[in-house]
Order: sequence, then C-alpha cells, then structure tokens
Amino acid sequence: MSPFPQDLPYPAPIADDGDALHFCSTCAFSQASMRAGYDKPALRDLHVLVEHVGPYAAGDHVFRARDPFRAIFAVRAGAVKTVVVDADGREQVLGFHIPGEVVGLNAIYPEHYPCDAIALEPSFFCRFSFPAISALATRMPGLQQQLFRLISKELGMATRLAGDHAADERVAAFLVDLAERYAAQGFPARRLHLAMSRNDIAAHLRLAPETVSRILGRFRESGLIDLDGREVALREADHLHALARNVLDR
Amino acid sequence: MSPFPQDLPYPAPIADDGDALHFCSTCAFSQASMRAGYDKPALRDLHVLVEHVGPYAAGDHVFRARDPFRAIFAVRAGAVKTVVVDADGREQVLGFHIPGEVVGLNAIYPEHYPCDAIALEPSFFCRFSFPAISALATRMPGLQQQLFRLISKELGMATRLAGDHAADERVAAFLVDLAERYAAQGFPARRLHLAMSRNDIAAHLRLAPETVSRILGRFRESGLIDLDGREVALREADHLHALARNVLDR
DNA sequence: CAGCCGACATGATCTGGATCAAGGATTGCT
DNA sequence: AGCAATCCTTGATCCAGATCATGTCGGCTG
Repeated sequence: MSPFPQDLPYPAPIADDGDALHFCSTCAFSQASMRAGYDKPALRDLHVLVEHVGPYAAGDHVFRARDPFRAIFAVRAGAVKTVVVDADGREQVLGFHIPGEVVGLNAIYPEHYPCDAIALEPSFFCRFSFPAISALATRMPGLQQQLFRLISKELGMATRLAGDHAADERVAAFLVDLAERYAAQGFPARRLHLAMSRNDIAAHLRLAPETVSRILGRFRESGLIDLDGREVALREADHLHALARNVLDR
Repeated sequence: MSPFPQDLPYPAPIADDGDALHFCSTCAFSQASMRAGYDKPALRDLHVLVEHVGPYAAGDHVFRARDPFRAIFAVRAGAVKTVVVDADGREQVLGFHIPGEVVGLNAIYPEHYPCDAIALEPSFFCRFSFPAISALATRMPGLQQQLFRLISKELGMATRLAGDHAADERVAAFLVDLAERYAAQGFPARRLHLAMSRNDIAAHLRLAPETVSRILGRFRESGLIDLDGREVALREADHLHALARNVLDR
C-alpha cells in the first residue's frame, strides 16, 4: 500500500510470520484457535484467509471513515490510532492499538468504518476479510467466541473512556492501562514508549494538550514516573494504580 | 423474581407473546431470524431457549455488577438503565434500554456483568442463555451476524458517549437519539416519555442534574421542545438535530 | 549552518459547568 | 390529614481545566 522509505528503522516485528499451521504468536486469534485444540484443517482454513499487509509508515491510513467495511485488522507490529473528525474539524481519538490487538470491530454495525485508522509508527497487520472470518466462525465455535469477546472487550474500553473522572485520574489510567496491555504482549511491565503525540493523548482523554503536558510534568515532579520525551517508566505503579482505580476498576 | 404490586398500571407490552413459530415482534432477534428466512425447526430452536421473565417493578435489579454472566436480556416492555457505581459511590449510567433492545452484552468479555441493570418502570424481558444462544448461532449464521451487529452497535453508542461536547449538544443528542430509538420501535417520532429521572440523565451525560434541568428549561424557553415533567415533545426537531450533529453524526 | 517547523512545556487568564443553597411540587406512608 | 422523602427547578458562587500567549528544544531542509 503506502510506499515505505527504504532505510527507516523498522520496529522489530515481535510476531513470527506464521507458517501453514502456526499463527503469528501475537495474533488475537491464535489463543482462540490453540485453546480450542483445533485440528489442522480448521487451522489451515483460518490461516488461509489471513492476509499480511504492510508496512505502513507513520501517518498512513489503514482504513478511512466511510469506507465500506470489509475486513478487520490485527496489529502485528507498530501501533495505530483510530480517530473521528467531526464537522468542525475537532478530532477525537477513539483508541490506540498495539500488537496483538484488533482494529475495525466498530464497523460491523454501521457496515462502514466509523473512523480513520492511522499508523503511529511503521506498522504491519494481519487482514481478515470479515465475511470470511465470520463464515469460518460458524464452523469454529472457539473463533466465534473469540470474536464476541473481542468486541465486548472493546465495548468495555469505550465505556471506561466515557466515564467522568478528574484529568490526573484519566492520565494515570491511560499510562497504567497501556503499560498493562504492553505487558500482556510480553513487553516490560514498567517501561513504555509512547507511540503517540501529546496531542493524540489529549484528543483521546478529552483534555487539552497543555493539560496532558502539565499532568505528566507533575507526575514526574512528584516521582510517580520517569519521563523523557515519549519514554516513560512507571516508578510508583501502586500510586498510579490508586489514582486510576476509579477509571479502570469495574 | 421481584414481587409486583397487584394493581400497578402496567405499560402495555407492545410485543405479543409469540407462539411456537413467531417471536415477540419487538424482539431484537426476530428480524435476524425472519430476514434470513429460517425454517421452522431452526426457529423452534431459538424460541425454545427464550425465557420470558418479569414483571420487574421500577427499581428492581435485572442483574447485578459482578454476577456471573449467564444470559442476555431483550427488553419486551418497560425500560432499564445500566449503572456502574465506583469506589466512592459516584454513579455512572452506561445506557438506557427500551423495548426491542438488548442488555448484558458488555458482560461477555469480563464474564461477569460489569454493571447493575435496573428497571426504570414495570418491565418484562426475554432472557437468552448466552451459551445456548451462541451455540445456536453456530448453526444460524444470521443469528451470529445479528449478535455481532448488536455488540458493535452498543460499541458505537458507548463511543458517542465518550465524545467531548458541550452540555447542550449532549442533551439535544440524548433527546434526539432516544426519540429515534422509540420511533424505530413504532412509537411516535416527536413525543416521548422519559422513563428516567433528571438525575439518571445527568449521570448518563456526565453532567450535574442542575445542568440538565437548566438546559431542558432553556430548550423549552426557546421553543425547541415542549416539556411537562417527563413528557417531552420535540417541536423543532431540525434545530435539535443540528445541535446534536457533532455528537451523533459518524 | 542558518532557518524553519512541529512537538512539547509552562505561565496567565478566562469560562462552562460543578457545587452550594434554597424553595416548590408530587408522592407515598402513618 | 400531616409528614417525610424524592424530584425538580432556579439562583449565587466557585473551580478544574480550556484557552491564549510565549518560549524551548530537536530534527530536517536548502
């Protein structure tokens, strides 16, 4: 798709490419498939409908708002944001998606993508035709279950975002949640690289960029985090969790 | 479940009770089943797993936060709110659900209900065991599709709620959206009865009850709506739509 | 290497909506 | 009937976070 500058430092894809019988280890569907102990033909069916796409450079669109909905995308490497832009140009960032997570599920009901999906860094994806994967889900109850779970999980995340909370609680929750999601994919639990700008974080948390900046500064001042540009280390994870509790606990 | 005072005026259930081959006309699944033109045995399977429950009186719990997830509920008559209460007692209303809509889908991923579901007025439901209905969905692709659509739709609603918008835009969007959902179920398009208190509306829209009251008052003053307690008539639907545009348009 | 641009930080001010306060209307309870 | 409780409204004040304004840094380009 998008041309990819020749000598950009790619982030190392943490997923292997999979072969006929093994999926990228990070893929959101691998657990479902493996857990259910599917036999080789079923696995082959799933594998056959995967399409590896990428690389996308930072800023490239994976899909665009109002495009007809045809496929969902699992992030294999890199990171994406999903964004809606309203009539007078204000941006809302619906979410950030890291390796192992799936993008596009909010397009099922409207039958077109309700948002843009934009790569934040050089990224690779697995593309699953939605008609194909849902047809397959009919024959693989574990896959169907996994799809239900993924959409329902997304619903939980959107609900959290809708909550009413102080700015510092939301920023703390953002850091804690992102760190936990990275940790779930095998990344270090207390250090993270923010793939997104302060602007994106702000547009995600319904805050002004200045507020995000100030709060991160305050967290640093008070020793809760180390902060160097987009590199963050959670120094007092307990305290951050406590701040985030009302946002994340359900 | 809850005892139901003998002589309360029930709202007329708008759904027939269904017989062996016909579902309550309002049921969220009837369209799916009918659309796909299922044969009698398949329809019987679906019908067999429905359990009609109720009545629930206003204030009764349909399910509670942290209960294990076993079933989803289609509203047959009445109305429900779903609510989370955080550690220090602040309530967030996730949504309101009217006849024809389904409650409980946000429990799939966590495997327990993440919220309370509380009847707002005397209400009846169809209860679907989730393991049973998803097993059936395996044999009825149209039903599977309908479940995907329902969860994805819910996701869209949660996303709107997460948006950043002025208080009057959110109140306008609330009225317009609710009116449209009632209209989709065959109710009059420009008149509605609010089953919920101002407090519930406020907790839903992240506003103070005072703000909701003031904004409704302002809408009335400026002729956008007629307002008498919980009875609302949308007088200038166009103007209200315009106000709500940034919230609802996607 | 100067010049530029975008991302980030930080100080000063402003404001939408929260909070505090009070009163009226309904409804249920004894 | 009388009373408590809840719901709703309206007014007065306050404040968290937005907005406005400036400055810094680092990276890229000509």
